[in-house]
Amino acid sequence: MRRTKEDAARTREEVLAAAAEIFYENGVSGSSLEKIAQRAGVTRGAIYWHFKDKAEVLTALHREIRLPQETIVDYAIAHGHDDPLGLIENATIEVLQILVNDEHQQRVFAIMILGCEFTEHLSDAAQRIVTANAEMFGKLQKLIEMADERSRLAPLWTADAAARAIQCSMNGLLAEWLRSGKSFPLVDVGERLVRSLIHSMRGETSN
Amino acid sequence: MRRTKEDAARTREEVLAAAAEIFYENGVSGSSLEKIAQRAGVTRGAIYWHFKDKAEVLTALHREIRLPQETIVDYAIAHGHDDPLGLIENATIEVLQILVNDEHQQRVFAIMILGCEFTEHLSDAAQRIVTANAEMFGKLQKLIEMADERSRLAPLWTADAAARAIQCSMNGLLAEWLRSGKSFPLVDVGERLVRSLIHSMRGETSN
DNA sequence: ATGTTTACAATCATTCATGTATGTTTGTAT
DNA sequence: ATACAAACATACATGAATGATTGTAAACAT
Repeated sequence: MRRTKEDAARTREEVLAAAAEIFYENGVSGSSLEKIAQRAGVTRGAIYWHFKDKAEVLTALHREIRLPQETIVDYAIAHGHDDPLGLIENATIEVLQILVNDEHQQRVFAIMILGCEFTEHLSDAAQRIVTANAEMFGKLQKLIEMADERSRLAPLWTADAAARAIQCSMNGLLAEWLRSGKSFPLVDVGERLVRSLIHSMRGETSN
Repeated sequence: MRRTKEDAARTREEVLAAAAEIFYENGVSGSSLEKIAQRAGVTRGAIYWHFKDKAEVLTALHREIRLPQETIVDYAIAHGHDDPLGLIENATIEVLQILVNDEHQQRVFAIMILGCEFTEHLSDAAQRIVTANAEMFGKLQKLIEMADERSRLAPLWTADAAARAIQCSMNGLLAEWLRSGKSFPLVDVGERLVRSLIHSMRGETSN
């Protein structure tokens, strides 16, 4: 039996890791705490000691990762604001490259996108995704507005539509990639997609 | 009490309508047949008479609508194959316009994308989406390959990447639109997005 | 050395959805 | 008029997941 602080923290992590697996395999609602406990090698008692209920396990799991969206915006802010559109382009590609190498993020993200129900009265975790999405959109929009002031956006685009388009494309790209079992090269397709979009927004000639 | 054939078909429809509402509000797994029955003004007995179980209600609901993807491909095939890229562009826009005016399709689609868990051992309905997605991709790819043979694709693109990009963008657009509670003009953003992508694939100058 | 708290395990009661079985009413064919 | 089947409603039995309670061994403070 484990008693020390470190041991406790360890079982907590083991529970979370087990939860990620079980959620990924069966979906959130299809996973019982009993199954998670078994996978983690503990009883439900342990889980209930560390977490209030299943929802709290999910949010804890969710809190561990950074949403790609947040990462993109952070990257953009960290690297200054000259050429905002180029910044978005590079940030997006870089984030995709990082994500391809992080299996745990992929799994948690898959749980959120594919294995978790976005209902009307949203769960805590689902709510956070929605909020992060909205914030991401706002910041994207501002970046693009800055670009618009420097060098005019192509007439096809408004800052609003452009931000929306980038957000939708990237989220869709990720969702499809995960749903299809990573059946296509994420970075490759993503890179072409972003380059194409940003290029179009710049109003330059193609390619 | 209802006895005639038409009456029976009617309660069947009422059950499906109620199911759409309940599923939309609570997610599929969060909805009991009891709730659906109450909303429909019947008992669970009626539901079990018409359907085997909850999964069959879901697939029945699903069978009622055409996936936007299927519609796009159908449109493209129906309108011939000269200028395949332009075909894709027009078909996509038209499908979006239709979907904006069909609340029922929207709700069922929202259930599938947001309120239904895509797990490893997929449900019947989820499986159909995956299959339709794969077929859609194959047909899209062929269309684009045809375009590639006529007039070269822009060097940035391959037929594979292009098909993937369009599919991901459109699915992402729809998902975001539904998830955000239709908070932005779907057709407007979608039109810009598709035009931009197709334009880029044609290798023409922007706009 | 001892009391107390931590970190769980084990047990229990309750809820809730499901599936099934059976009852009941009404059309419909003969 | 009667028999049968369709179209449900009602009642029940079951199992699974949950949350709560209680038990307990080890760590830690005193």
